[in-house]
Amino acid sequence: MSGLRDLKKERTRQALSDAAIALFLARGFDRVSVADVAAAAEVSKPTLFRYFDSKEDLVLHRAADHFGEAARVVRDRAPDQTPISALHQHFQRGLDERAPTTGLCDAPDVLAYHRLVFDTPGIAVRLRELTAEDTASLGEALRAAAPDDLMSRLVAAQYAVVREILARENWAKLASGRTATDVHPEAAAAADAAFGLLARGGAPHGY
Amino acid sequence: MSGLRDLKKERTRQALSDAAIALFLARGFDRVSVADVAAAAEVSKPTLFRYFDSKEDLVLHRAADHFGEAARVVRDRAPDQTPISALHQHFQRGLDERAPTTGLCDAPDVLAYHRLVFDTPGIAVRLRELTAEDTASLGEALRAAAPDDLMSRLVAAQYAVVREILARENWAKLASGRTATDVHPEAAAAADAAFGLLARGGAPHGY
DNA sequence: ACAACTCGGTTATGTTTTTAACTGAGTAAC
DNA sequence: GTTACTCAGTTAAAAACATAACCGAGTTGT
Repeated sequence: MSGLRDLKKERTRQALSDAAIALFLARGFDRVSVADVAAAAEVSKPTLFRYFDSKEDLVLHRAADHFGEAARVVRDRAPDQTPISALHQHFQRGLDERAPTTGLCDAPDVLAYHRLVFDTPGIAVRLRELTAEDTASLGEALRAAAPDDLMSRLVAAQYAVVREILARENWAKLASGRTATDVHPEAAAAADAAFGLLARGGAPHGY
Repeated sequence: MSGLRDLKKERTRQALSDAAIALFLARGFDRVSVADVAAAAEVSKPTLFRYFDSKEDLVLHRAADHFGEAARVVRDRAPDQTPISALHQHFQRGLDERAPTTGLCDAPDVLAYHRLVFDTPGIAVRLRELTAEDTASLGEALRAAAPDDLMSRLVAAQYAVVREILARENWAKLASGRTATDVHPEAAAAADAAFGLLARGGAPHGY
């Protein structure tokens, strides 16, 4: 797995992704051509497209490591743990570690990256596509735990929307100027409430 | 001349040469294999031999930039200047700039490189071969100035031996602990004397 | 004396990359 | 409305590369 070939491939991927994000943040997505990115990463244009299928994917590669994470968490959970509990626990650990996927990371470059992704229509669209695939693969992982196709897809979709709303909530609070450590308690409480709803299904009175 | 291709080629050359010299200085020429050098430069062994014909050439590449320099100096001299005067002037400028080829550079890494070259028989032999080629090309340049084959070869050979003795003299003085600025005056005087002998041919009384 | 190993150097093969040219869509100029 | 330009994405051919295998000479250990 680790020869010179794969080592240099990974370096080229990273160089392209890093150069692209840096340029997009500095000058704006539309004011940077793929030729600029290739030049900054010191590769040719065909090589760029051998690593990434589109200009948008250059940006999403940084987040793509986390795609498939939910499915993996479910598959690798302790035998006596429910899938939802494992996902809940994993999200809480993400909050503690200020993982960017939870929306609770106030590092300036992460916030800038966030804005880049969601303020650029093409990228946001592509992100939703990838998120849909991620949700589908979580659905498969869940089907291994309880072989009910429809229910697996339902739970996967609910997890996806829960995670997205929680992250968006946290990100909005950070965008208003508060710090991650300041927001953390209410983020944890919100996660507990959301995952509790997902697990026990009991919506509060009035719903 | 300057595409991505040549840029990366030059980088690989430099990486190989630098890695080799660093390893040879740290562990000794014989205690480092070409595989070690290739690994340190992050290329494969066949690639190493595509850039350098032998293990010894890895070391001499650093000095190889200066090969052909004498011929170039002669070709590019001012029209009213004799070849020997141009070479003399160039050597004096080298002394002023503490150029490694003059032997008057007391930078520790340069001294260590010097020892590596001359204390390793294989490298020293190869250096003499390359120096011989350098002398031959100087001979051709001289022949353009005064089309006498034998005389051109004679003057080229004399220049080569003059340069070598002057450099060896300077290097020996530095090796005994003195600084380059301390040695510089006598080095300049010695160069004047040597090139004067070469130009006017008048050996002092007693020879 | 023999087997196992190391090292400098080489070769065959498939993969990756550069280069230069191209397509097709959009856009600004006139 | 036509010309000229820019950009994302593609293609073909040649250069460079990694990998794994090999050769021959020299060492070491037994």
